[in-house]
Amino acid sequence: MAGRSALNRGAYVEAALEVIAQVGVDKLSMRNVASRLRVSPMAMYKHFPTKDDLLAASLEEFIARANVVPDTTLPWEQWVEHAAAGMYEALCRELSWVPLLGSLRVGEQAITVTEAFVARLREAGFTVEQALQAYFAVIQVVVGAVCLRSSLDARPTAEPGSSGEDSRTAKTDNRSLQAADSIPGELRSFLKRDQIAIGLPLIIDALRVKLEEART
Amino acid sequence: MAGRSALNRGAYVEAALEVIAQVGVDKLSMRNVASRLRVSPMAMYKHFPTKDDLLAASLEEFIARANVVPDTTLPWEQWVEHAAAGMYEALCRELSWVPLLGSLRVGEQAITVTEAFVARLREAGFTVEQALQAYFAVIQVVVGAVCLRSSLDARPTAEPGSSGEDSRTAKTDNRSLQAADSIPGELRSFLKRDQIAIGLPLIIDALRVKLEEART
DNA sequence: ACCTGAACACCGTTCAAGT
DNA sequence: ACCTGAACACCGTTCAAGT
Repeated sequence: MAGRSALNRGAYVEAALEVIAQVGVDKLSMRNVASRLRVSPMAMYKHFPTKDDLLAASLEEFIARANVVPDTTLPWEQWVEHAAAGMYEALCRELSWVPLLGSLRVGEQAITVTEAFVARLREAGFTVEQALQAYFAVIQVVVGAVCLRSSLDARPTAEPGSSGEDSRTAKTDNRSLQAADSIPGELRSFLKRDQIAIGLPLIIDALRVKLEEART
Repeated sequence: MAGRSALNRGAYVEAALEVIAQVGVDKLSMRNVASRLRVSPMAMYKHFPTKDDLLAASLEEFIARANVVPDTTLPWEQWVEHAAAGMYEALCRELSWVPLLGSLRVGEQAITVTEAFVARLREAGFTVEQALQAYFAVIQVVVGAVCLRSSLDARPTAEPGSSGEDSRTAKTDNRSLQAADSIPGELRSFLKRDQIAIGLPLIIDALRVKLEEART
């Protein structure tokens, strides 16, 4: 009874993140977020003029909570590996964010991460140019790794919660890699490797060479 | 009047690719593909039990038509750059494929590309292991590049064609990078660079070093 | 075999109205 | 200021039926 009404942005974002954790970003709807708060779907449109606005705010919070910036004083290679692993794991936990990464607004939290990354690499001796290239190369490899990884495991499929089963998805659950047995064995075992261990080491190797070249 | 009926899979895939070219993968619907062929939406379910099946078949055809494997006898670095550029450009033309790359079945065409890639690198002196790592690293960087690029330009938004304006998307057209002016200038100009030119050179550098190490 | 119509259970969003 | 109900124009998919 104490001040339950007058919901603010934070409450909606919180509810959105809960919905996402349970059913994935792609099945989040204005209606199911609202019903979790026992509120009319229309109530949200005062705070978020569009579903994309709600998603952008939720992504900001998701990035903030993922907490991918290592605060230790590791050597730069390990610092980068650590940060990349953090991003990779966070995105793997919520695969459904990936498609939206490019299409939502670049927010405060994303910029904070960028700046931390660049600062650490500058400290290690890279130029601003090089540090930015390194940062985006790492992001590319992380996003790519998550995209490819997603072909290997189905969605979590937590229990539907309240309303009836979603008849729309029932049929598509055991999709993906149906054609797997026609893939050459070596390719298959490669697909099963931790995807982040494929591209990232190459990026770091190249950066190390660049740094050594600059030192001589 | 000459054999227009008895539509086969190919006709549906063709129509799907036309719809995708006009409005993007994400707005493809069973209904709009069917109506393009002046057929009931239900007619498709005999050939494609699920929308995902239609999309998988269309992606196969898209990959085949993209024709990313260079048949010239370029040095391996340029061969890889050429192939990566082909993938990047094809995906940029149809950004909306990206989210589905991981979630649809791995098909015949995708495997053909993989094999061509591995064969070319083997020829250049890499081991199978290295060639596969190189291939997936390149794919990761390409997919990542496309994902990040998508934050910079809006969808093509071809004219709506037949039925009324889609009121659902009207509001979200000028999304993306709203917060751009709060991003440090250097970061902004970096985002405007050709994304494929960020990660790929680092990957190729690393591969070159690997090859030279093996030669000595 | 291939296609149809009607129906079900969903969407995002608008609009006029309530407190 | 914040919330509501009803409505609009869409979805994917099922089912019973037609030829």
